[in-house]
Amino acid sequence: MLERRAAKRSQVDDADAIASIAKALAHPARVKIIAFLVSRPGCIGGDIVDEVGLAQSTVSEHLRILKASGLVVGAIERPRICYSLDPSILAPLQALIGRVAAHGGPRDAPCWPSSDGCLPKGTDQ
Amino acid sequence: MLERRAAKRSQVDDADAIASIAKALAHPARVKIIAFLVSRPGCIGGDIVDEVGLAQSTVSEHLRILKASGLVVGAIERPRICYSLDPSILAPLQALIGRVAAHGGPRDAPCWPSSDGCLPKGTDQ
DNA sequence: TCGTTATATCGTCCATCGACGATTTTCGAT
DNA sequence: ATCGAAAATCGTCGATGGACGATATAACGA
Repeated sequence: MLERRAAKRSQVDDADAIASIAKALAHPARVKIIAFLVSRPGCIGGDIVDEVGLAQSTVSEHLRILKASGLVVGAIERPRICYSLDPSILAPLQALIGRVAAHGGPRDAPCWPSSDGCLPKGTDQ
Repeated sequence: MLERRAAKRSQVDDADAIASIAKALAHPARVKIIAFLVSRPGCIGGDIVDEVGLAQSTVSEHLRILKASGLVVGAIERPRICYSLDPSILAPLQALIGRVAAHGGPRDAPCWPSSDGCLPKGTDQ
């Protein structure tokens, strides 16, 4: 019980972290950037601009957001900058998704609010 | 190999879909809701309101967003509504994360730019 | 029927996001 | 020392998001 509470607490505490990670992925341009970086290790910024099809300043802003999230790290290797990924940042989000996936398919039996399955609002009764 | 490329292309084409899924998870309240639904199969809306600590109307709005994303499905079982999860929606996002994770840490990415693009570090510049 | 309870919707306010062009910065190259 | 290319930053604008209270809706029980 205490463990469950603790686990749940950590989950809740992770909510902000998970949300911020998801936020970093919550835009098609950023998803494209990530996919591009996965497919081409050590690619160059200019290529990313071509890939996503937005203005250079806009792409730079998306890269800034991704770097702020920690998912993308910019390795400055003049004359150009090579970006790379830090997958470890994704762990909490991946864990949540894993839990959901393990949770089962589209819920078989929703619940009955009767005494057993669904806990009625308030305390257990 | 052809399959890999096809999968990769579908990933990129799915950028919008992945982004919209991520968007559904891009708010702490919604993450809490998901975590809560995972931990309590067939829970009740009122409990969710207590859990996230926001106004009922705000929680309802977050639930609407989650339902619109397809991740949460509301099974109407009066007198109350029991929500449940559809994990299959997460597949594209999970796949992307898996690809990033398989990509390796940030250590191997930096490279030397050259006229042919980025060459792995260690290559003669 | 009427009242209670749970959920959804509406209207509004303020904050943040996303896009762009213009500008600045920062290097290597000439 | 200056030029040029690549990236970051700035300023602005319209769009969207998130919060809330108030209100509407729906089903059950008395």
